[in-house]
Amino acid sequence: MDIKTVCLGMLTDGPASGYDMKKCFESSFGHFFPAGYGSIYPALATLARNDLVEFEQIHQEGKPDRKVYSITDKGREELMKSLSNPSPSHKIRSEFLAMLWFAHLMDEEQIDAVIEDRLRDIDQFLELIAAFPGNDCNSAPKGAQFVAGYGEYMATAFKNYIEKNRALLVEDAEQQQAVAAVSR
Amino acid sequence: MDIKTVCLGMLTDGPASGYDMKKCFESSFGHFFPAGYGSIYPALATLARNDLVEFEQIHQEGKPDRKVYSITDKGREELMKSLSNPSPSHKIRSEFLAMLWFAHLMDEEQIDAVIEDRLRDIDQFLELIAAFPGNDCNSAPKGAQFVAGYGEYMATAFKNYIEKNRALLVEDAEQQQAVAAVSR
DNA sequence: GTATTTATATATCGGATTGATAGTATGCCT
DNA sequence: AGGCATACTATCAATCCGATATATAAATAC
Repeated sequence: MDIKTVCLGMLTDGPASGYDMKKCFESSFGHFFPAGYGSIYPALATLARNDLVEFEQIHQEGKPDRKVYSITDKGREELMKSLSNPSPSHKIRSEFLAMLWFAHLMDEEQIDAVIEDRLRDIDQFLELIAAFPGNDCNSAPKGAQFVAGYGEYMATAFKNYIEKNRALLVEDAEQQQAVAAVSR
Repeated sequence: MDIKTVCLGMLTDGPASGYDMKKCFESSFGHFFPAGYGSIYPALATLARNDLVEFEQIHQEGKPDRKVYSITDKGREELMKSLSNPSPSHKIRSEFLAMLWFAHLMDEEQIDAVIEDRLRDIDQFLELIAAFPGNDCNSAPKGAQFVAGYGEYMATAFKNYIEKNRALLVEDAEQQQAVAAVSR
């Protein structure tokens, strides 16, 4: 289930260009599986080299040519093989959590700034998801609903956790500052 | 807040070798910020080249030499600069969610296998976290508590979400199979 | 009425990360 | 005796990410 596989999956919905696919990523599960041009174009090139997709070059006046990719039978086979992997990964890489691990080295303002920034980010994400159902590259709604539901549920949980436990970090900073003041 | 910074942060707890640090990653926030030898050793080499850490080579009989790294004053400065970044990232990369986005292309058994695998993974993670407080590289508990608490809270939420919503995916697969049977 | 941003579309490059592998030595289990 | 775990270092190929380059048209801002 790497980017190549996801591209194959997207193409089961119909032909698309690399540009289209980037947009599709952004409007669907891009938050859980990000992919930029630097990943998509090389992936499509490799897929084409292996005959898992084919493309048609369409000339447009005033705009660059489009390369519209379609999945081949060989590609469909490969996709099915990938979808039968029973242990897909689920990874988090959080500078946020790594940073707060060292909260004792930070002062209260820094901690607050980081927390507020994260809360803003979560709210923004929740807004995006709220606008979700009227989304296009979503002809197969059940899986998409499950994933979008996950996003909403987990983002809300994240928010709750932060709001309930942020005091823990800041009180600690206050205590440390108090201790520092006494020992001066 | 890249791996270099995290290494600097770990060294504020005292000198350590690359091997120690890998273990520390595993027993602390490695699940939220993974790092293998292929990241740690080059990071330490770069830090040493820039005088942010220094190391002492300790010969051991019967074992390979240890390189014990310590943070320098310049390194502490650099660390403080990094900790004042108010927008640390928080990213998810989930083959699991990407795969289930395409649940309509999978059959019931495949979906079940994937879900069961994830649930097992989450339980395993929860066990790890339960055994957490008696952990060593944790001299500054408040941030660590916050992060561990996050892990437990979010893993439990993830489990709840899956258990409440998995029916959505499988019912769909059953319906599709029923439809396919009728149209045959 | 010009300037900037946004949208359409391709593609590449340096740097970072991952996962696997290699090498070397002790000790423990069966 | 063979295999595996632990302790320690380190590197390599494959991949991935973010930024950037290039080019044009349309929309929006000032």
